Amino acid sequence: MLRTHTCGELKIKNAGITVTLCGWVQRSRDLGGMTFVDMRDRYGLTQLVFNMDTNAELCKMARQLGREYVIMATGRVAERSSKNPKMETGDIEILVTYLEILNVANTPPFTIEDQTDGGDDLRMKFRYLDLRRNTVRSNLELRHRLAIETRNYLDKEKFLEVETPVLIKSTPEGARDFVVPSRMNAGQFYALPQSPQTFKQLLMVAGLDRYYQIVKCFRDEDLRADRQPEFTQIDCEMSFVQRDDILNTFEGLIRHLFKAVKGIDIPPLLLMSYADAMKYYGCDKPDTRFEMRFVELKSDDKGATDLTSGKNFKVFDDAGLVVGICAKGCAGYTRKQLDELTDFVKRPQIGANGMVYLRYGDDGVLKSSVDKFYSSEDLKKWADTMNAKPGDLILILAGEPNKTRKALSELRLEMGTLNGLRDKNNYSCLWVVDFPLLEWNEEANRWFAMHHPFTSPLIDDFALLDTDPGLVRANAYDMVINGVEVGGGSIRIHDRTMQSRMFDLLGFSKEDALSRFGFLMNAFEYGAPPHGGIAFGFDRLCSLFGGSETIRDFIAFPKNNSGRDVMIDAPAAIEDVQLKELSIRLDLK
RNA sequence: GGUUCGGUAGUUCAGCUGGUUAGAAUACAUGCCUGUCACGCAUGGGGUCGCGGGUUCGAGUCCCGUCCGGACCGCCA
Repeated sequence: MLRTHTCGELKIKNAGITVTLCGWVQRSRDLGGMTFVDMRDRYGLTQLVFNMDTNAELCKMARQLGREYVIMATGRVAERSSKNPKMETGDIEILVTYLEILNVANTPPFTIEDQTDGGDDLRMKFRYLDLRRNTVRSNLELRHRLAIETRNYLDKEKFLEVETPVLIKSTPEGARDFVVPSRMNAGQFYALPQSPQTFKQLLMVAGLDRYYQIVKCFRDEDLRADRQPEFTQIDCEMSFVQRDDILNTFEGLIRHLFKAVKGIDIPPLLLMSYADAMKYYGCDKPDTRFEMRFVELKSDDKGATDLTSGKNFKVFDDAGLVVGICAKGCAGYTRKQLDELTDFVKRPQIGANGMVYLRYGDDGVLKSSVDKFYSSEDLKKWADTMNAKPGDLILILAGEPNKTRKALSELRLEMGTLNGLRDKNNYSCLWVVDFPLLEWNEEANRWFAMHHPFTSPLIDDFALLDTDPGLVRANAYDMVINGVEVGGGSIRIHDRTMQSRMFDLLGFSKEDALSRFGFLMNAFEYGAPPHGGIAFGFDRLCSLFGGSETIRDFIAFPKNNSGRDVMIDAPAAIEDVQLKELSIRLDLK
C-alpha cells in the first residue's frame, strides 16, 4: 500500500503519529512563507502544510502543484493552531516531510466542488471528473447502500438471486426492443430484455420458489429525466402466493430500506383502487403527500348530481365532466397568478381549454370567473360540495372526462408545488391496485394488455371477459411513492386455458402465441405453480431516496436526452468488415 | 414525430427598441504576502457570439434553415 491512512480519517487523537496519504490536490493556498494544500480522496479532505523556514525546497515544490495532481505525502499529524470547524479533519494538519507527485493533471474544465461551475453536458463528457465530486459520489454510495440492504432483506426472506440471459428474443408487445445481430445466424437478431419477465416465471415452474435479481433492462424508447434506455430493476417473483402475500413482502422491503438507509419509520401503506386514484387524483400514481382531492360537480356516473347544467354556460353544459380542486387558503391569489395558472393548463402539453376559478373570500363572499351564469346560491352549493371554507380557492376544469382529469391532475401537482406541499424529505407510499386488464387501441383496433399478457384477471371479473372485457380488472398492483411509480407487478396466469383465453382476447392466433411465447406455454404444461411478482425501478428508488427528480445523478455513466453516451461517444458507426460479417447492409438516405 | 427553453472567454452567465474597441464573476498564468481554509492583493493572457443563409449603411441582437443540449407531450406491455 502506498498510503497508511485515508484523507478522511485523521483526527485530533492521531496527533503525533507519522502518516502517508495519497490523493488529489483539491486546492492550494500559497501565503508566501507557507503553503497549504487540501488533499482529497474518496473519504475526505486533509490539509497539508509546507513551511519555507522548515524546508524551503519542499515548500517550493508544493507551490508548483496544480489542481487534481495526484500526490503522495508523508508527515507528522499535528494539531492546528487555527482550526477549521467546517472541515471533518479541521482540527489537524500534516507537517509534510516528503512529497511525491504521482501524476500531473491538466486543469479540469470545471471545478471539482460540491457547487460546480460545470453545465450538465460538460459534466457528462468528463463524467470521471464529475464523479470525483462529493455530491455525485455520495449518490453512488446511496445506490450501493440500497442494493446491499435490498439483498439483505430478500436473502433473509429466502429469495434466491439468479442471473437471466441478456441476449434473448424480441417480443412484439410493449416497448421497442434493442436488437443485437447474430453473426452465426445470419439475418437473425437477439433482443435485449425489457425485463426478465418470462425467465422469472420459468424459474417458478422450475420450483425455485422465490427469485430476485438486481438486473439491467433495456427499452428503446425516448428518454426523460427519469427514463434511461438501460436501467436497473429489482426483479422479484414468488410461488404459492396471493396478492396480499406479495404486497406484505414488498411493503416489508420498502419499510426495511427506509429504516436501514434513511432511519425513517414509514406508516403502513394505503391501498387505493385504480378507479379511486383516477376519480380523486386523475392519475394512476397520485402524489399523496397532500390531499386536494378532486370533487366532481358534474359527471356521467349513475346517480351523480349535476350542479352546473342549465344555466346557459355552454362550456359546462357540453362537458362530460366538471371537476375541481380546493386549494386551502389560496383565495388571496391575484388576477395575475390566476392567469398564470390558466396559461399553465392551456399549454399544449396539458391541453385544457380554460380554467374557472371561484374565490371564497375571508368575508364569506364568493367571487368567480363565471358570475355571469351562476347565482351566489349556485356558487355556495359548489363551495359546500367541495368542502371549501372562507379563504379557499376553487379551481375547476371541464371537458372530455379523461383529458380533463389528466389536466386537473397536473394542476393539482402545480398547486401542491406552489404551496410547498411536496417536501422531498416527506414520504407518502401507497399501493394502487385493481388496474384494468386491457386497454383498447384505436389504431390497431384490438385490446392490448395494460400490464403484460401474463397478468391474471381478478376472479370476481372472470365472467366479464366474455361480455365486457374493458371492465375486467387485473390482479395487478403498483407501488407509488410521492407521485412516482417505483414498482409494479401482478399475479400471473398459471393456467393454460386462461392463458390461451388471454391470447384470444389480444387477437393472437394460436400460431402467433406459440411462436412468441411457446416456450412459456410449453413450460406451463409441466406443472406451473400459482405465482406472482413485482419489479422495482431501482434508479428511481435511488433518486427518490436521494431527493432528486432525475435518475441520471444516480447512474455512474448515464445517457443523455438523445440516448447518447457523450463521454465515449456512443452509439457509433461500425466498420464495413463488421457489417459484412453480420450480413447487414445499411439503408441510410 | 411534436411543444418549449437555451447555445457569447476554459467555465457559469450579462449584453436593452440593431449603432464606438463584446463585459462580469470564476478558472488559468505571473508577482507579492508565515495560519490560510471559497485566503488576500496586483498584473496579464484568453472570443469564428454553435453553424449556414437572409434583411440592413450596420447583426451577438431581427428573420429563415440547420446542428447541439435541457424540460415536457406522444411513446414507455
